[in-house]
Amino acid sequence: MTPEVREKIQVLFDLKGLRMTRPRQVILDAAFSDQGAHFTADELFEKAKALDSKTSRATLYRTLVLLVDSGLLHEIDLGKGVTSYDPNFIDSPDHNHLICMDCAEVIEFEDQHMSVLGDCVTRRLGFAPSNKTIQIKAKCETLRRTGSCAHKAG
Amino acid sequence: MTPEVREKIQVLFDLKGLRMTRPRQVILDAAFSDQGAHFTADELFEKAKALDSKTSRATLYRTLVLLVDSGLLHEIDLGKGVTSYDPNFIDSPDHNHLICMDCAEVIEFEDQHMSVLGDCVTRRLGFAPSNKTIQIKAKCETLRRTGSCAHKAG
DNA sequence: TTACGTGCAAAATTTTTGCAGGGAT
DNA sequence: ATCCCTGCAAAAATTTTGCACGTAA
Repeated sequence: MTPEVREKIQVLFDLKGLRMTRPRQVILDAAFSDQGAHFTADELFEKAKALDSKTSRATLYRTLVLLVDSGLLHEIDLGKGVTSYDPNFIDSPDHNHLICMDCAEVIEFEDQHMSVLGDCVTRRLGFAPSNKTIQIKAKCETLRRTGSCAHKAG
Repeated sequence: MTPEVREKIQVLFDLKGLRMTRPRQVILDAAFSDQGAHFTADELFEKAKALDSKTSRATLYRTLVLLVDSGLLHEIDLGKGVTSYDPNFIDSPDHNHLICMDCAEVIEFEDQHMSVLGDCVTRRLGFAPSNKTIQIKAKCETLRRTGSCAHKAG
């Protein structure tokens, strides 16, 4: 966990008068550990259990809501009905996602032109570009070459 | 339903040897009726029930999978854990989405510059831009002005 | 001390599936 | 006649919640 993240969390907890408990600490450690960016609720649960086997799903989901609502975590859609979470916005607020339509491989990228143009479009349509995120779904190389990705049967 | 959509469906059914049954017909009519673009599984279920009260969720979900897999319907993420479907890709294959991070208002738009630049980025990162879709999440005007959207309590 | 937070377990949601019967080709 | 499709109902998967107890500030 970077100092930047640590501070954001501190600010949030101070602001809302939240208590820093062990269950929350464990979940935060799991969510913002630097290994592996995106995760699903269940993946985070596994990570957290590795840190403390007593981790409960109820608390995890409640913490997840807390973090998403306050902007420390972003929900991203990897397709296929999976809700994933992205803990990487604090360090890289301007990053976007390229997601394979088939195998859900995710690549994060930053692109100034894309960001600027996205801002223009967003503004033109009456939206505020703050916290704007851009997702592009396309076909990964494997899909393009072989016609299907690893996890797909046919 | 436009003739274009009708033909795409025909081709799909011919290609895969699918049978055009009444339950499927009803679901297709509901999905590709021109009123109201995006829908969730449940909203589609209501629409279909209005056409034929005997519509079953099982068949609806099975048909949904069919249509998504074959590209006639696209999944889009409106945030907040809702999976929505977009039937508008056949008529406007190059349209993108601007989605409010808070109230999930959706605006479809086309923008050549965005599309071209998106293609470049996609290609640069080793993806194939075919069927690429761009989603931008930002804050709608209500959210920006009042600090919260209609459906949000606080 | 005293709200706030936690965990269990039950409930609620949403989606998938086995199976026997029905229908399209 | 064959094999795909359907509907029911049960199961699965995911997320939320009531309640009594625990605990950080």
